[in-house]
Amino acid sequence: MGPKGRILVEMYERLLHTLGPRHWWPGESPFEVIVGAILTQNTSWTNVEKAIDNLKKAGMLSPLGIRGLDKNELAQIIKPSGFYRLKASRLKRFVDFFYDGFDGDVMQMRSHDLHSLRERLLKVDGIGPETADSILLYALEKPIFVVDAYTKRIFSRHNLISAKWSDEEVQDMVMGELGRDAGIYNEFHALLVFLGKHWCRKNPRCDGCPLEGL
DNA sequence: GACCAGGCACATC
DNA sequence: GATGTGCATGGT
Repeated sequence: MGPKGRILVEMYERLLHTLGPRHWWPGESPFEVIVGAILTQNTSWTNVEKAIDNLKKAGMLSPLGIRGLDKNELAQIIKPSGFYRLKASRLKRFVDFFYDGFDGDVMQMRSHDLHSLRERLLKVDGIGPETADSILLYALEKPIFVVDAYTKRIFSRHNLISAKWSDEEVQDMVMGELGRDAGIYNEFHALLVFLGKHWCRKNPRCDGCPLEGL
C-alpha cells in the first residue's frame, strides 16, 4: 500500500467512525437493488423511492412482473423517477438480458466471474459503468469499487486524484491500493455518498467536516 | 424560477 | 478523446 492507500484507509475509518455504517444498498432484495440502480441514474433517491413504491403497490417489483408489463404501463408506474420512458426501456432490456443469460435467477448470475459479468452488463443498452458496478457490488456482492460524481469530487478535493482522471483510473487506483474486498468497497462508497449528500452540499466550505485536515 | 440529482447514449468537432 | 445535448420528475 502506497501513500494514497494510507490516506484512503484514514478517510474510510474516519467516515465509518463519525457517520457509522450505512447499511447500503437500500432495498429488500437483489432485484430491487438492480431496479434502483437503473432508476437512480442522474436522479435523486427520493424520486426513485416513489417509483419503487409504485412498483411494489402494483405487485410488479419482480423480474417476471417487469417482463410482463407493457412498456407504456411500466413507464407510467415509474414516472416519479424521471426520464421514465427511457428508464422503462432500460428496465425491460435488463430483464430480457437477465432471462436470456441467467434464467432470471440472481444466484445463477452471481455464479459467474466479475469481469465477464461486467463486460456483459456494459453491452446492455442503458447500463453504463456506474450502473453496472453498482449492480455487481450491491446486488451480486462482487468486489468492485463504484466511482460516482461524489467520489471524484471528494477525492480530488483531498488531492488523491486530479479532476481530469477518468472514472476507470480512479477505480483502478482505489482497488490497487485497498485490495479486493467487497465489504470495504460497499461501505466506503456508501459513506462517500452520504458525506456528499449530507455534508458537502450543506457545508460547501467544509467547516467541521469529518475529513477536515486530511 | 433556476438549479440540482447516486448516468447514459449519441452527435459533433 | 473532449465536449454538448436530450431525457423528466420533484425538492431546495
